[in-house]
Amino acid sequence: MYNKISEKSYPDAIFVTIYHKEDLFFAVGIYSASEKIVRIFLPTSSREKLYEKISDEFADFKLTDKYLPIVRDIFNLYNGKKVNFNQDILELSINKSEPLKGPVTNEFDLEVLQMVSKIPRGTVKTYKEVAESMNSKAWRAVGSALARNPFPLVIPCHRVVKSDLTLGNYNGGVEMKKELLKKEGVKINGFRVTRT
DNA sequence: TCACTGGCCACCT
DNA sequence: CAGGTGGCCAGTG
Repeated sequence: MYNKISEKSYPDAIFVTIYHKEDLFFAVGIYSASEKIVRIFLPTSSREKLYEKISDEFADFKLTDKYLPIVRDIFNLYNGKKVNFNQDILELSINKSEPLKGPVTNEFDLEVLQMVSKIPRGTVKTYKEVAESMNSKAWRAVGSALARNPFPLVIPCHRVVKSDLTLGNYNGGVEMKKELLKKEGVKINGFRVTRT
């Protein structure tokens, strides 16, 4: 388990839009000061669970429907569809101080997120390959950084697998990781990915 | 400061 | 192939 980022306190309001479809609840958190996404929530099966996750991270937030188009895009991503998602809408800034200005906790995590965001749909990389692409041997730390990914689906951490091509772990559970990869066309037998 | 703790890896049975 | 073990390295408190 990674440290729960509990009761994050931003100096300005966080707006949250929830989208409900096919018995799943999706949400996105937008920072009012920058109008950018600070958090994407993986789907949950109930509204209550989602509220719990949101309030675990944001001491105070306001519900709005303003960002429905964005959450619908995320819903489509979840279903393996091709979506032109503008990465500029992500609040990719570091801030560990109070008050918070961004969701990324350190420089290393940011670099990992940037590398992973380049992995094309329908393909995978290993934790080791991600580390090597940033001239590092810290494969394990890559895993830890992805465990803290504030932007699942948009920054496709589900496309990062272990060196033996078994799936490894995932914040939404390995089953979800497996389904996500299958839906975008990655070949999997059992819990092992096949690459050409 | 320094000992944990991992979305891991390579190498053994 | 499954399971165990020591090693790895950056972040965290």
